[in-house]
Amino acid sequence: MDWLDLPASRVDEAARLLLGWRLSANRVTVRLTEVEAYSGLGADPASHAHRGVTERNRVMFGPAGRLYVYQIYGMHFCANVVCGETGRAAAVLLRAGAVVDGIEVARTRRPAARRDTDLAAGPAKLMQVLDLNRAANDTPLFGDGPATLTPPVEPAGEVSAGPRVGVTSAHDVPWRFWLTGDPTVSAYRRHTPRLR
DNA sequence: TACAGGATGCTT
DNA sequence: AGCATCCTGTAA
Repeated sequence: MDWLDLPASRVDEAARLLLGWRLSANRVTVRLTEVEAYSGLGADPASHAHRGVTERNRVMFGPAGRLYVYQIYGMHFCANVVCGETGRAAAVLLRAGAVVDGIEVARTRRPAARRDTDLAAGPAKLMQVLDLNRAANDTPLFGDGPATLTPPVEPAGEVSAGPRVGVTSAHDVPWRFWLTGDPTVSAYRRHTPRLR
């Protein structure tokens, strides 16, 4: 089953399936290596959508296959792939990727990156590398939007799971997924953490 | 390698 | 006030 067809109640499975997909924008392509699932509704207080529709999060309630972009700490942007049926909030935060095309352009956009594996090793870094910002909010990933999502070229490999980053609540829910051992994933996430 | 602190603006 | 972050400096 394709992640596009999964209901919001299975956004964690959609997140898993998104690993290995390729996101292209502005002449750079990234292979997704780390993602996090977020759902709306009372079960997930860590989600932007858990208190219902607001001006910021309304895209999360829309149709699957579009981008939900938000600004964080006043200067960074992060992107989610909207999942689930229309009317139910679900999205997958794109936390990290490996630059597989346009690496020269990517380096000029992220001069602070010491190694190529650092270029998109973080949700806001990934956006910088792809040169995407709030203008990409609510745009389609399969069509005429600024960013395009394409299926994996090779099998995704082994997947690890653990608690989400930076969320103080729901720390017991292992809704972060990453490609096991991938160098673009931070060291402390490389091995399956114990779920305390 | 690890941690502390600053930059900066929108959301609640 | 707090935030689904990143970068730089300092210390070990």
